Amino acid sequence: MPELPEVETVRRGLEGPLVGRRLARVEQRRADLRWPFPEGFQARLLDRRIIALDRRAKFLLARLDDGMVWMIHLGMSGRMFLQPRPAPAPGRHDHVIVETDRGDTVTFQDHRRFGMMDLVAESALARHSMLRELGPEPLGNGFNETVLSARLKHRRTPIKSALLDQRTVAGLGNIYVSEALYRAGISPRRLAHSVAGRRAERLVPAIRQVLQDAIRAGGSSLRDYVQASGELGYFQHEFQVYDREGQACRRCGAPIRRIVQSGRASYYCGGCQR
DNA sequence: CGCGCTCCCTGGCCGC
DNA sequence: TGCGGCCAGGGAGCGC
Repeated sequence: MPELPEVETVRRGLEGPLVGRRLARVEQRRADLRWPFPEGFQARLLDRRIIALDRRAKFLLARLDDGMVWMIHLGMSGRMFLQPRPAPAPGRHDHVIVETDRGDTVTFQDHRRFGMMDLVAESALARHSMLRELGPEPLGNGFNETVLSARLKHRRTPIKSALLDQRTVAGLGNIYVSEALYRAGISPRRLAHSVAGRRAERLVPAIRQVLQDAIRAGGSSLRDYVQASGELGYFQHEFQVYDREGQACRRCGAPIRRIVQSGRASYYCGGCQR
C-alpha cells in the first residue's frame, strides 16, 4: 500500500480536481471493502461539496460542507485516481466512482479490498477507532527525539515492529521503516527501548528525510501504486535495502539481508546497521 | 497488558 | 501451459 508518501502524493494530486467541487454523481459498486460501507454512504456523499482534502497518517480525509468527513484508507492495494475524459467503463475492482460538478471522474480501485471508507462527523473524528490512538505525524512539529524516546522506552519489541505500530509514529509502513532504519544505522532487530535516547536522535531525522525524499519522488510505484494522475512515482529506484535481498549494500558492499519480523519482511545491512 | 501470529482478498511470479 | 505455493505497501483480533 500506499504508505504516508504515497497517500500524500495522491492527496496533492486530487486536491485540485476535488476541493471546492460538488459531488454530482456517486457510485458505490459493492456493499463492503474491508468493512461494510456506512449506512446510506452513496446518498450522504451525493451533492456534498468538498471543502478540504487532508491527510492524517495513511488516511485521506475529505471535509464536506455538511460537517461530515469522508475517511478513506487505501489498504495494501488501493488506488485513487483521476480518470481521463471520457472516463472508461468501470472495471472489476473499481469500487467507488465520483464525478464532480466540473465533470472530473475520480475512481477508488482496490483489488484486495483491504481498504476502507467511512463517513464521520468532524466533531467525532478524533474519537474514531482508527484515528484515536495514532501517534504523531512524522513530518509535523509534534515529532521529535523526546516524543519518540518516550514512546519506545517501555517497548520490548524490536524497533521494526514498534515503528510499524501506528501508535508510535503514524504513517510509516514496511518499506519506509526498513529505509529509515538503514539511514539511521539501526538494526531492525534491536529492541525498541534501546533506541530511546541517542539512537532516537538519529532516527527522527532519518524518518523525516526518507519520507520527504519519497514525497518529492512522487512515492514508490511497486505492484499497484500509481499517483492520482496515473503517473508512476520513482522512489523505488532509491531504495537502499527494501526488496534488495542478496544485493550489495551501496555503502559497504555487504549483502542485504531479509528477515521476517511480526510476519513481515525486514531488509537491512548487517554491516551498517547495529 | 504487550506482543506475535493469523487472517481478510486478489493477483503476480516462480519452480516444477 | 498449467498448477500449486508463496509473496505483496495494512491493520484488526485473538491467544498466550
